[in-house]
Amino acid sequence: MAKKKVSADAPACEITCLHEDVLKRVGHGLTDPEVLRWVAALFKVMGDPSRLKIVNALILSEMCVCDLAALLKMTPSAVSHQLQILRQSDLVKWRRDGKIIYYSLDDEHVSNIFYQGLVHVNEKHHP
Amino acid sequence: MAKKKVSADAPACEITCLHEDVLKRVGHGLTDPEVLRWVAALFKVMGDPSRLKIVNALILSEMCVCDLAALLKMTPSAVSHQLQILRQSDLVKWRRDGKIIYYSLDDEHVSNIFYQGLVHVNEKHHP
DNA sequence: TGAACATCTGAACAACTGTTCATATATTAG
DNA sequence: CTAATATATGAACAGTTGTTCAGATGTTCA
Repeated sequence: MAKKKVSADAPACEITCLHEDVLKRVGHGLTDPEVLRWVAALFKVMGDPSRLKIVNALILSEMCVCDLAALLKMTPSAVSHQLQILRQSDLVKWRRDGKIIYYSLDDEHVSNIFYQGLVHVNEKHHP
Repeated sequence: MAKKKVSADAPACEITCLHEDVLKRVGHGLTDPEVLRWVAALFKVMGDPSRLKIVNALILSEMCVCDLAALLKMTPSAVSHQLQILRQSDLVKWRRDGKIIYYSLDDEHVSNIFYQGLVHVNEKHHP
């Protein structure tokens, strides 16, 4: 994302093909813009292959940074950076046991969303 | 995403805190990497606020580019660019009626995923 | 045909992203 | 205390992203 603002608060352009009835009806059913930004942020976090690999692994078991790094063939630093993003989005939680920090999924919504995406892809890319 | 390759195909570093048993078990349960990339791509497409607004609108009704542009306060060009991405990902389908092209969601998985995300956010950001 | 409209497309640009590297912090063992 | 290990963090860089602008298609109608 780059520039975001249109010149003003007016409609984006002079459009003539509007279906006024549809706009009226749909306009009231739209999700609150701020909530929608949160949802988009959630999908964005899950939209990176490295992070989704981490989510995939944590669905199966809690794991420490080193385990994830070895399993996913990433550097511990890269894993840690991505875990920070997952942490900030409340997708994962963690517990400390001595030197080792164990990460796990924060709730079952995350795995639900993951599996919904999986189902979609499987049905789209299979005969 | 930028650089992606580690120096070689070897493990990313010499890690000593591995939980071998966990890695063995989890390693076999991981989703196929290529499938996982598709899933990540799906979430990535839904992870942009503008595109998610479009999805949100199309859940409620099929619409033409001009309607979307007016409803979402975007330029028709920007809408068209995003619709192309949604089209390439098979999230939307379209039909032509004269000059006007009507877009709609391609299947119910998309709205399922959208609502799952919505539920997650509502439960996370509410008392 | 030619004007008007709806949509698409390519180039360009600033903002953003994920990784690497070097370094810092935290915890334990000796 | 120090050494060793596990994780976190900041800067830097190349690759990517979404928007805008200008112009190109495609469709209808007089």
